[in-house]
Amino acid sequence: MEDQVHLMSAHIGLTGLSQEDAGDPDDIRKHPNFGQPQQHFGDILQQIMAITEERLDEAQARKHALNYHRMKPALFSVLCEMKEKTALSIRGIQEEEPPDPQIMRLDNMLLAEGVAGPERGGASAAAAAVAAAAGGSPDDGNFEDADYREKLAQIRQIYHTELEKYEQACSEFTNHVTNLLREQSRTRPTSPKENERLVEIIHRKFSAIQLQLKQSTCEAVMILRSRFLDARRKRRNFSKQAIEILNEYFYSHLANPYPSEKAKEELAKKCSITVSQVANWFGNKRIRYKKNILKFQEEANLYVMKTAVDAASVSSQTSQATSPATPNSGCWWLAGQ
DNA sequence: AATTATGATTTCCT
DNA sequence: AGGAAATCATAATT
Repeated sequence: MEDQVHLMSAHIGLTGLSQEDAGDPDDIRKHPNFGQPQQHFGDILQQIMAITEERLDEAQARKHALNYHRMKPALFSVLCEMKEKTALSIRGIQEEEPPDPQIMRLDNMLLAEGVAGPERGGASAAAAAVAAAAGGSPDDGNFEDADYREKLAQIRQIYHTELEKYEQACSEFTNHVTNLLREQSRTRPTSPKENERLVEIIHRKFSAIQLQLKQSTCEAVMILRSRFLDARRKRRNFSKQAIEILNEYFYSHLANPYPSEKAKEELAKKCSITVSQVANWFGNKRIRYKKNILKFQEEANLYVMKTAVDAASVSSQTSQATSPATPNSGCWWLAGQ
């Protein structure tokens, strides 16, 4: 019995410490309660702060754990299977749509105008523009044409830089999405079809943006065209001087008023007009001269006189081709009458 | 306003 | 291709 009491007391004694602590009515005063909550909140705050940093690691750890779970491969394959099935139904919905006819139209137009596609005489146009800007050389008389080409080149440049920008952004974005998808493919099944679809969606979005660029470019070209081409269409008479030169050549070569390409170039240069204008002039002149020679007799005599005087002043012999007053044997103006 | 002159364009031919 | 012829569109003239 005694032993038992001892044992018990001993046992009690073991727990006595806690009993004493809790039992002491002064305990509350000995450990002031005011300090306790402060420390507590501090801990909580710290924990909260820590969460923001720990979560990622935790998540990574959880992900890692999942990835290496022994059931993972099996479950993953099941997932893949399910995905295949749903993808099949999705695949059925999307079909190959023909390229937007509107875009096609715009593309064709831009191509036709030389805005898109390879540099169509772009270098020469730029050179002409530069030459015109440099000193307005009387070389090429058609300033309007040069101006037009310069403006067109400008539009073309803007168009190309913008297009390039868009393309770059598009490929960048596509790359990004592809990378993202690849990243995701580690935790969820992704099919190449899915990637394809996403890329296609991206391209569609970007081409919608490009459509606007193309539209505005087309508009600009149209405006330029209506401004310049129509202005060019308005006929301007050649200068008196030019007419002099042309007539001189015509009547001094009345026997064969067909200037060679070289001669045309020279005349164009002298008259400050284009070669094709020279060709036009000669075409018109020939047909109109032969339509009624009588009407042009006066003019013919005038220029024959003029060249004769010139020839006389230059050299003594005047018995050259500068004698068209006497109809030649060729008689080009009797050709198709 | 009507007519003519003239540069450009179109069509056809070779 | 390059020219003839017809035609168009506008400048110049009357």
